[in-house]
Amino acid sequence: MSKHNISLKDIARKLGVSIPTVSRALNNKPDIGKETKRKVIELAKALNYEPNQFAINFKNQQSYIIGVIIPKIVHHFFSNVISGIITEAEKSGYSVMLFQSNESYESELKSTQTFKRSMIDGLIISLSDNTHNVDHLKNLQDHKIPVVLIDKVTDMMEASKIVCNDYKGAYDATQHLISLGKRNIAHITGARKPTTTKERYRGYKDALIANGLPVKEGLIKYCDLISEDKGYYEMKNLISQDDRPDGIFCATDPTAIGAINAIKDSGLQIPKDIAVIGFSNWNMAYIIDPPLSSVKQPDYEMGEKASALIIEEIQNIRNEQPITFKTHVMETSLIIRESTVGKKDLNSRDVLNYKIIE
Amino acid sequence: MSKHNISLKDIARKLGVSIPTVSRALNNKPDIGKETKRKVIELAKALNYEPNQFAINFKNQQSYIIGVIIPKIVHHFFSNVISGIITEAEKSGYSVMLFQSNESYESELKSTQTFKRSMIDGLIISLSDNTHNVDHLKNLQDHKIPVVLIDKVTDMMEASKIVCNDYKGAYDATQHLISLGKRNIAHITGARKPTTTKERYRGYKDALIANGLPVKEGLIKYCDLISEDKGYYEMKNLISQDDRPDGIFCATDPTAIGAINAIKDSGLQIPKDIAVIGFSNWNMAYIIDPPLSSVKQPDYEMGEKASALIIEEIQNIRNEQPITFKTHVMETSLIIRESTVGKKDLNSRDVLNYKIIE
DNA sequence: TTAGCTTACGTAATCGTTTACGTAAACCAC
DNA sequence: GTGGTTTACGTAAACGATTACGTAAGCTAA
Repeated sequence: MSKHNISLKDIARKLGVSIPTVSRALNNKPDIGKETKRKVIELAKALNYEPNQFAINFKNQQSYIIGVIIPKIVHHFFSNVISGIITEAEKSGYSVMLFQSNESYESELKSTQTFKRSMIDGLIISLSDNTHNVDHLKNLQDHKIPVVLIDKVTDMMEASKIVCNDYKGAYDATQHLISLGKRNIAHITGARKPTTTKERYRGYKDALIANGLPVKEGLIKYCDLISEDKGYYEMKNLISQDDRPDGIFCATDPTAIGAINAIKDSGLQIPKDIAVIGFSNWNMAYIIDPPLSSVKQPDYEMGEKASALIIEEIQNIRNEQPITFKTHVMETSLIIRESTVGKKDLNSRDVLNYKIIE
Repeated sequence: MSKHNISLKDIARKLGVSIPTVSRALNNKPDIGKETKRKVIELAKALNYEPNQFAINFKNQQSYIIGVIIPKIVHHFFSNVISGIITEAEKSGYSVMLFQSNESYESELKSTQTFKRSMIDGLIISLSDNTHNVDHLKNLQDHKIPVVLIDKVTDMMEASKIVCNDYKGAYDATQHLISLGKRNIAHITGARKPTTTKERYRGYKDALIANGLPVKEGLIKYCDLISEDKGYYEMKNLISQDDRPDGIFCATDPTAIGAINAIKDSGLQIPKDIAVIGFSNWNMAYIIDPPLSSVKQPDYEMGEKASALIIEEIQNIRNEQPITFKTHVMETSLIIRESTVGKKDLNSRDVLNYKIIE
């Protein structure tokens, strides 16, 4: 029923002019008569003409689409990153195509295949924990499609990177526990591969060393799978050890929440017996009892920055300008709640409230 | 440095054949000599030929892109819906383009403009709370772009719809409270416009009536903004009333969590004095103390279904087959935790565990 | 042998738009 | 009036692929 979409050809025929004339009139190009222009614009409006973007994108070999691959959408940190990416992209008229790798290298690879169907102008990616090879990303760069790495980055390729200062965030969190008088501080890390985990581990260690405290292997637990269960399990182990910790820094909030439950179930007090601090400030952090201190990452802002950067690179490539890779390190902030300082020391009784340092 | 992408023309020239011959060889078309085909395929592989999707999409006027507009990405329900949509779309080779309206009608409108740049084959949308007009969606349908409504739907247009049985979920939740002996049950609703809120309200009312209980206006509170703060505030109000409720059904988990905190702060016991049940089973539900009973929506499955449905409609339109609009109603399930039945009545001491009814 | 068929190509058109280039008409100046 | 410039168009080509159609060469059967 619906007649075919009208094209420049239709307008040209009805007006008895050529197609380029119509194009010139509608695109504010020179070499067009005043009266002709008026008539074309008028008819275009009357016919409700809309340019065929397939044709335009084809002509320009440009899609105005940014691809985004992240490990998991249902994730407090990443969903905020995506939100920032989309909001910023929209400002420049770009749309965002979303894929999730589910922490699988194969799935990540498959995504790069799928979106070849709908060409993207650039890619923002947070590597899966299992990605051991980035040829698929280098391949994109070879095809002049810029790649920006975010959060989970790699040294296996040259590209712009957006990371947060995991090292300093971890250092601050550990220092916070030390400042509270804790001397035997444990650490639960995340998966071993990601740079983020390694940096947090390094920050933890350096803070201990800077304060003249020993780094004890027995107080460090590895969690490849990030979950409350794993945090609960490892905390139980730590509690039953001879050398019981008096504080713990967890590389993620879910494991910290598991740790809190383990401590409570063991009849110990938080933070008096064991203080707990997490990382990423998930929205569950202030729901748990006691509310969990955590390190807040600038998730949304990291997304914004990544978006702005990829668009800049896309345009540089179009203009045949040389690309220089940049690395942006964004700062974290410490959010202190009752799991480290106790109720009486917080100057607000509102559980929803929190205090931000620096 | 990087030479231009190679095309059929390049292969044709090097082999001294015509372009269509190359096309036929690579696409398993008839009318091609065995030996010629071999040579073409060989050279294509050697040159690392990849078809230009801009050209193909232009020719077919098809993008293999599904647009998705949802109110908010950082949201437990919606991020699961998106996850389902993407996973299912990928199976059919479709990619997903994501927009968020932030519950703003204007933003929703703007998104439909933005993605005109990168043509989508179909749209899955969950309406913003403030959308009072769906002309922008009808416009898409007029351009033969199918639209599937999900969760927050409307009667203002004809289209396929995916909803969950909010009515029955709310009815079951209320019935659950009644079965526990509660007789004075309050309700906190969400924004007034969305069909979901209205259905939950209706389910609550009908359950009361079916059990011969009165529907009291004084026990029903309206929350346009869904937040813990608002839930906390309204619960405080309810507690200070003469006619104090002994149970409450909240249309969302965040308000339920606010309610729990209000009850605890008032020195009352959960569920003995007041039992609490929420809706949507956010991941924070089992973190709160006591763990919150809730109604689980089939979020991921709703996304999967929506994806399958939109792809079906896209293909029907391509094949010029008549489209019939379908409405899928998907069932919720009751998740019972300590905020309604108390610790001793649950047959597991593991706070992470839960029991599913039906 | 010749009509008729099959095989394996090439030619031309098409999708809708943009851009490079050519040119007739109008205008101006010397 | 002739040469040069400007204005306002039209023509042609291009982006990369697909498809309808035409056809020469080779083969088969009467």
